[in-house]
Amino acid sequence: MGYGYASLRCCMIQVRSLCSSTSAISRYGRSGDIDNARKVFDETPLPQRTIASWNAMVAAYFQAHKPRDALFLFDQMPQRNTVSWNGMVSGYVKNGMIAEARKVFDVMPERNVVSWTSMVRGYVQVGMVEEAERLFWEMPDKNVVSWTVMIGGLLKESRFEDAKKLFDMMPVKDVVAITNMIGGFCQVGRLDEARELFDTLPMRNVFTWTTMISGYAKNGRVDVARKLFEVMPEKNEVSWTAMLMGYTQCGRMREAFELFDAMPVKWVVACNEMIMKLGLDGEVNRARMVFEGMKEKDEGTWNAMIKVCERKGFELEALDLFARMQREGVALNYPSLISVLSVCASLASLDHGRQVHAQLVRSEFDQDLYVASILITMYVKCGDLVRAKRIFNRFPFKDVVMWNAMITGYSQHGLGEEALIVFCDMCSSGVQPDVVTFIGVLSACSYSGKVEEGFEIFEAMKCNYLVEPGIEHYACMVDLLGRAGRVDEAMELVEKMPMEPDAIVWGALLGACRMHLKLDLAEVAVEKLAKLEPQNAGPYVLLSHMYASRGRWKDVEVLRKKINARSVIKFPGISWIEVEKKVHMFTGGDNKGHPELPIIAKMLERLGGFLREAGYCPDGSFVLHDVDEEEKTHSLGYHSEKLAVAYGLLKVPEGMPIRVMKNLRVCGDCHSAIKLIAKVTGREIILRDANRFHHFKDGYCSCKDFW
DNA sequence: TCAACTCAGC
Repeated sequence: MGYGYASLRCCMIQVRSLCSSTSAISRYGRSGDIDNARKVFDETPLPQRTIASWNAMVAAYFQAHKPRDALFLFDQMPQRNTVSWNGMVSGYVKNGMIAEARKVFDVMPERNVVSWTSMVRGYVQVGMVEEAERLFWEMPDKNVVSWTVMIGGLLKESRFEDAKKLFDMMPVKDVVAITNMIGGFCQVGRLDEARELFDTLPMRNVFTWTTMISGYAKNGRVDVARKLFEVMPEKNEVSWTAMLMGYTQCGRMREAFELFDAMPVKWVVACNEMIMKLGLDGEVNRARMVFEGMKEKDEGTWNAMIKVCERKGFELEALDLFARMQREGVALNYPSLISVLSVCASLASLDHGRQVHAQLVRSEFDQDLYVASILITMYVKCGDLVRAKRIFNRFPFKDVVMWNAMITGYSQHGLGEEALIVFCDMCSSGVQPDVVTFIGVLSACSYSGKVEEGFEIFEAMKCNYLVEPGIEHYACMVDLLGRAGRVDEAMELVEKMPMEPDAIVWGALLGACRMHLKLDLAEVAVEKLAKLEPQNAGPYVLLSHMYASRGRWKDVEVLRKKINARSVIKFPGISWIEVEKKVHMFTGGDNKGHPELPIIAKMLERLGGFLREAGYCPDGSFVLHDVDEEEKTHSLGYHSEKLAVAYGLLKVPEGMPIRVMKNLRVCGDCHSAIKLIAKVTGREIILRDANRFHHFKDGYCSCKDFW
């Protein structure tokens, strides 16, 4: 009677294998292992291949972001049920394909509450919350999940009051719905109401605790968050990370690091946050240790480390990391590209920059307006205006950022005329100039000596363009007048400007004083600068040069004592040049570090001979009693920019411009020398200093000796 | 065992 033991056992095995086959497909699918999911599916004997197996396999394709394969399989299914149709809707939603999801939703034979909720969720996800609402009110049956999804959508759009209304209307509220609302209260800083909900919950899960903790942390109440964190019954990676971010975001790095140390597993999000915050906090080595210690890195990990290196002056490391990231198979991504382009720009590494540009083209990132603007700036900073303009021209519709990139670029290269033409084009294209535009335009006028045009534009800023001049614009105007030799008028402008002049304004005035040897005003400016930037030796150095050139050695001596007494920071001068994708750095002095120094020295000697023949006489004021930006300097012949130029003459092929970068402003003597070097060698030399570009050719410089 | 919801970062 009934089933014998053997047949019962057989049936159980069958059930188990049936279950395990579908669940195995689902498990593999959830972890993104599409190959194994398919393998199990294919190996499942036909009689055991139920609708559920097919559904699981379709879901696996969607999870792996292969919607076309999912559809192909769906079309092949021998039978479909509501779960199958719902799987298509939610699968498309997961892949951001809202239109396709809606098409399936509209044609499916039968809809249940899951179908409707999936669709509402889809609209919420793509930000079409009003469409979501329409559907939500249309749906015949709502359950607690539907309500929760809709409330989540409203909260996502910061429609707190509407969300609250809906929450109050909800017939049944479970722990998920309430946790959702707790998050909403936290979002708008209503912590007491959030806490009230939290306290009244009879059952809480880890999500609820974490929501509350994160709410306190984000609203500046880290210590309360920590108290909850200590007593919560169970913690997961999100709880740990939320607590950690509470500390990092209010700058309590010591506690953050202690918590990080105590974490049972160093989860990737927490590591990424530590790398970024430690690094930007100046602890690049510790950040690097966290980075190297990670077993699994994601995109964010690489981006964090690359950005830290970029921001903290480890440019070469940033380039190495970027290359390593790609070797390890991580796809190119937006943030890392932005960082690495900034690195290329600040290093003026044209070779690397062009390589990244090529990658951008292959990955079509170069179509992005913002990326293209950064590319333009990169080429500008690398001294390649032709390529910058080529990219600029490719975009028929430009935004203000792109216009600004080109205007600023021309301006920094001393091409005032071109900058103004681009500015006119911008205005006639209908794009409204902004604060940045006018900094570029006014400094273009300044660099090219267009005083009247500069004044006109400055006046038009307020009246015609409705951009209120800021302190940067006043600094440009002081510079404009100063360069043109109208130093007294520049001083008047400083005195009557509507805001307190800052170091940049006084610096502009000081530059003008140096250029036109206005010692009295220079002394005033230096005094102001000493108050505003007591650590900066630059103004003193400049003033001492001025005294020296007038032969006022006593004043030079007094200044030297002042500097020594104040322990001001003197930045060492560094110049560099890129040869065959390698950046060669030179400091002033004898550069024992560079392996090719002997041939560089020989080249300098030869140049010295040529220059003397051409009538060059070293300008003593730049070296005698030099207080000096380049302390290690033995003689003018060994200033860092000359070393780099000499190296360029040796290594850069004939016919190619020699591009040299310097971290400080170019020394006056070097400037005269390089003009002659360009003449006697027939080479084009492009020097980027801290402020601008100098294009040397045939004995002239594009800055017309004003810089 | 297949379909919808709440917590951390970029």
